[in-house]
Amino acid sequence: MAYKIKSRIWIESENNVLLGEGRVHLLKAIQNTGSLSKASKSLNISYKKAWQLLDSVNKSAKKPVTINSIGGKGGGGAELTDYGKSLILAFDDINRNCWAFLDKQLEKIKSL
Amino acid sequence: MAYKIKSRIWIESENNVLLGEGRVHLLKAIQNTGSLSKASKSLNISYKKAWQLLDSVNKSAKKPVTINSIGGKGGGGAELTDYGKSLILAFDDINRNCWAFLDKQLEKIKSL
DNA sequence: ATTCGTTATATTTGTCAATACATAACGATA
DNA sequence: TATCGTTATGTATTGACAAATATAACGAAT
Repeated sequence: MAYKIKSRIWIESENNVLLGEGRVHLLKAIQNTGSLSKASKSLNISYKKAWQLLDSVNKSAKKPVTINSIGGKGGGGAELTDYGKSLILAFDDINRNCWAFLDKQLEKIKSL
Repeated sequence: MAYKIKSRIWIESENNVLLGEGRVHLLKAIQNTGSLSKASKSLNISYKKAWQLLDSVNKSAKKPVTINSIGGKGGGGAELTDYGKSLILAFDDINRNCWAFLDKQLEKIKSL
């Protein structure tokens, strides 16, 4: 059976993690559901973990990635900013390209 | 301050990790010291952890990566096989290329 | 046979992180 | 003002992983 090359990439800001695969999943789930609590349920993670992740993202980013509102109609909610959407697009693009790149590198260990 | 892209790559065999950065460090230390126990000391990890890592490497690889000897002159020792050396070279090469690749991708988030 | 430094392994202990649980704060609406 | 489903936190418990400790097995050399 052949060896495989796996990878993980992430974006850091001042030595803090800004975006990784898990955080991107969370942001996409927020985009789909309109709230952090619904997003956490859809990802099968605790609300607290989701909140900590999102808090970390917003604290690491140069500009807000989500707008969170407490109380009011529906109890509140969370939605992505345009900046947040562009971050996700950039991450996904780089990640896909990285996979393609490593796929080519696979040649180098095919004979091993 | 600008965002940074970080990455980690590893080689898998049958869903088991074969080589990552830590394992490569260990193999290089074995190459330099001639024994697993000396290698573990030079990396400041316990002998047990080093042994578990090396055991996992040898069990995941298609061919032996090290030759370990017990007892005898000097008490024994461990040394890399030619196969192990070529694995290290391939990993380092791919890893370096991946860094260079991601450095180019950095353009895409420069404006964010 | 004894010694030696190593590889090899089991067992216990400690540490850290994830999880679960609980609760406060909020503000539009009725 | 009472209600509602959120966001926002604190606290306690659990569980997985790391570390420490201990010891067996080995075989060349003396």
